[in-house]
Amino acid sequence: MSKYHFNDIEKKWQDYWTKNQTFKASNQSDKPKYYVLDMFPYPSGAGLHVGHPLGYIASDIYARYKRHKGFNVLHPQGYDSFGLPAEQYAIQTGQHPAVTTEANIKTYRRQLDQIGFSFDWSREVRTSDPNYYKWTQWIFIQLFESWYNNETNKAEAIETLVSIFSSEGNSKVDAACDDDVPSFSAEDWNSFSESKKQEILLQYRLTYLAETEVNWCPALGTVLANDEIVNGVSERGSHPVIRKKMIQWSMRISAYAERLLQGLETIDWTDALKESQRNWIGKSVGASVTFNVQNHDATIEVFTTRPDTIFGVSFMTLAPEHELVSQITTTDQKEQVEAYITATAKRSERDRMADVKTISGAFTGAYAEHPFTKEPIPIWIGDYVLASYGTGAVMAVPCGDQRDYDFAKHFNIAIPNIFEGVDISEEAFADKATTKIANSDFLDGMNYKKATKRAIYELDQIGQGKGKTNYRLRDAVFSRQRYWGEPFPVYYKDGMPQMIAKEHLPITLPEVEKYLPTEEGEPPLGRADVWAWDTEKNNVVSNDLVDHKAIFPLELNTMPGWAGSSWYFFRYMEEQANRGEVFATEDALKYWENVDLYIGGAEHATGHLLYSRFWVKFMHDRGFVDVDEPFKKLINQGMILGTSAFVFRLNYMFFDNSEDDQTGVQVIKSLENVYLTYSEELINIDSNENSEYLNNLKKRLALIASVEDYMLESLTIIPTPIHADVSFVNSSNELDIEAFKNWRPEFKNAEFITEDDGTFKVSRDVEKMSKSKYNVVNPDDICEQYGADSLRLYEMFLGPLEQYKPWNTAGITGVHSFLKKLWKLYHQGAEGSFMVSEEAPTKDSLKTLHKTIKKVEEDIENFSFNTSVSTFMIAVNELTAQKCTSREILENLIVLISPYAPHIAEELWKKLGKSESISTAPFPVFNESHLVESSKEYPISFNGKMRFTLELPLNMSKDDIEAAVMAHEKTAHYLEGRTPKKVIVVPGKIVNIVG
RNA sequence: GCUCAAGUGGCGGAAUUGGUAGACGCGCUGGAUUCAAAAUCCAGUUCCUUCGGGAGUGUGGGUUCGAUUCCCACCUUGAGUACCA
Repeated sequence: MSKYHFNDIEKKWQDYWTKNQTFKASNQSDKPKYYVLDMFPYPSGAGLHVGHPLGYIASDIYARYKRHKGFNVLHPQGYDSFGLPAEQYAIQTGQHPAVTTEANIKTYRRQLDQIGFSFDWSREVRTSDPNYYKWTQWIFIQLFESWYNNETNKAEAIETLVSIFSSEGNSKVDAACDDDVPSFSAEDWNSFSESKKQEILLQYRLTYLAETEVNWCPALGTVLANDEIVNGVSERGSHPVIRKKMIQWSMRISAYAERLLQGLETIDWTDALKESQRNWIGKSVGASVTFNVQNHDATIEVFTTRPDTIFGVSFMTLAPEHELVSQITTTDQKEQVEAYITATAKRSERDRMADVKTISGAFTGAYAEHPFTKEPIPIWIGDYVLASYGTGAVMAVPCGDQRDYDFAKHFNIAIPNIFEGVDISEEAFADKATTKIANSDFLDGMNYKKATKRAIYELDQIGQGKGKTNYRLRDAVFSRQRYWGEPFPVYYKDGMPQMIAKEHLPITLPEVEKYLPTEEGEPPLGRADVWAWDTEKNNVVSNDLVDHKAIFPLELNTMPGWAGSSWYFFRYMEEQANRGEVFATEDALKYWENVDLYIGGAEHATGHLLYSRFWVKFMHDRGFVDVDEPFKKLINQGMILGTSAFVFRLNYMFFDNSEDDQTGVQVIKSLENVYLTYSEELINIDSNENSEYLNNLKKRLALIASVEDYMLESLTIIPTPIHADVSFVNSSNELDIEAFKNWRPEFKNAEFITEDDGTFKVSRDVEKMSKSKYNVVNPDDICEQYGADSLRLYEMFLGPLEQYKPWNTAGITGVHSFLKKLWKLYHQGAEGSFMVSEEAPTKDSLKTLHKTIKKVEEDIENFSFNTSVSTFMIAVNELTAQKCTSREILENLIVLISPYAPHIAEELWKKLGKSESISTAPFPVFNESHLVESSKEYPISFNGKMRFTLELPLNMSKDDIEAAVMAHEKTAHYLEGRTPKKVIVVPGKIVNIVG
């Protein structure tokens, strides 16, 4: 074989890897461990496009590199196979999601295999596999059986809480729990009925049932996310949406807010990502202050980050939804307040957010009392205060907060100044670092820090406030009204949830005849006939039996998508054979610890990556795992974008005055079958301007379409871009007109106004790769045409891993011809036969090799895979020019390249006479001495104007170089008696002399 | 608005702590080879130029002998977030 037949080579080695289980990881090894993980894919029906494997290629390079470096590498892959698209497809077609998911996984696997990844498939996981979700259900039960002890700062078994309650009640318990837990003594507890006890415990459990508000769309019979609502109606079908309260499972992630924040310090993630998690957690330190309402029993609790400004309070604002509003509003103000509440309720959340500028509110007529001065403070309501954050009420300090300031100005409320020497006539003064408090009784003259401390102390003294830390992070709703997700291991007895014992898991999804919600608005599982729990036989039985005494209804909701993905990285640690009785054995968990390198998209910054950290911390607390962070290092790969092609359909508009000369009627028409070749003029077309382009266009239009003269006169041309499939377009942006015509029936009789030479140009734009934009490039085609190694190299070569970059298939010829050159380098014998020599390598070749080792090693460690591809190209060009055939060089070189282009590397490795797979070969060791010569040339420049080159021995000290520079003949000549002010010497770089 | 990231040829992008800006690849131009094409190889390719040079890393300043790199202000783009008290 003298030519590079990539298809044969790739097939051969992929088969070899599968047959020999080359990448199967072992849980027993003397080598250090390294765990490289990709975010597992959702197997969608569309299959992979060239953008998907980007991160997998990067992690594969790193995994292969680590193997060369002597690590025992775990590099698994699996599928996040529960999800909405399969369910929606099932609703449309009636096909069971399990069937479509299985088919999609097959496609994914075939596509992934073809790219030559070194995945250990023996450890594959699928979240929709009952043997997997058994453990998702088990973790849910563990969360249910746990509470969060703020004193020990960890989750503990619920039994410990029960024993505290029965011995001393709940007054001393510092737990993360619901706000409205009543206090009780030990006697109270022991006298409570079982169901009362369960009710109370539910308020402490880490997963609990609670009434949550959701966006309910009655017409669709489903709950919608905020993004799915546009202008108060559903995005799909424009049906009305209402706020509805539903009993749903929630996860008490808020208990972990502080630890999730602290944990960020211990992991190697990008600052941007950590920052967005910090924002999401949203910690703010301040105080809660209680205001008494005058002539009323009620008190209003507020949270403030500026207790030091307490004497600047001139009014309070409640959210319109605040529960006290109806109680405290006076009869006089009632009408106005109610009108305001109705008006805000009508506005969708989007509307409310969209116009921040408009200030609105209403006075309730009630007054609160200042905790220190006892002065009356008017209580207002305003929609700038959000019911969902803090307590839904604020103490307004207009001189220190711009929103309060604007509100006060608008409604003519006093703005007392409590800052020393600050002008607040134009705007609020929010800078807490630079001023002192004034007009504030005991706080006068203090800075922010001191005043805050003192204010909290004084508030505590009078029992009207204390220091408090507030988090934005809310508990996560864990119920979904869907079919294709994990069922809960929960049944209901007397309205209280009961967990099904571990031995009886998994509770598998029941069959339903339709995947839609029921007519009564129950989730799809409400359609199942066999969906009740028999507590005696411990199995799932028919619903009809529910009235029997030991048979109870099962939970109808399913778990959200993030349930299964919050712990899957532990599952890979265990080999398939040992997964029966445990989610992973203790030994496996101890050995692999956590993920050393995790690669995936940035869109999971605050979802998956926060929830997994939460579950891992919980599992750590309860002793199920040792580690308390899942991912040590994380890299977000950027997206590969598609280059869409647009043809311009001609729409036009004219005044139809054919019947009545007096009043023209404006008519917009689309000439569906007329398309215009793209040009600058077309985009910037101005139909009022009498341009040559326009006239020409009108003329040509008249030839092919039925455009009357009167139309031409007032014609306004509106070019409308529509997507054309990118496969119809060549690299010069010319459309294959015939292919386009045959694409879809409506284009069959299309007319084209072409360039003069008969070509038809499209315009191009970079967009997300997507089926609907017809800009998808399939990796199968690339592999067939150029090979998987070319695809791998090219994806890396495109640019930095973390960056968004457009795909352009034309550019792949660069890396492809590099591979051909590489092949040739090993085939310099007669007629291109394979050849290596046992001769000692030349100095130049050694230099090339070691330069490459150094660069590639650095690049991989820094994840700059793009530049190492360039380095390989340079190396191969240099070695080819040197006619290098030395075995020593060629053996080392191919090991360097093998993480990037594994197939060709295996083939050449075999030709070099090796029997073992190249993946076990040690990474070449860099030796600096090959880079160094006996002397080196240093360029010298004077003020950047003149440059000389000076040849100097190596390893000279800075002073020696400086002396040599001064002694240099040309330098001396240039300086001619002038004394240099400064000589700047940078060994190996440039020497500057300032004369 | 806030937070973060980024602005370099026709294009994707290099330039490790400030030290010859434009590596490498695509594209383009010319040449070799070929009946021809593909493939391959060689040379050139930031811009302007009166061929001496001159300008140049979003814009305007600053620090420095020297700035793509550091500092200040501004502009643009992308991402996240959204009245967070």
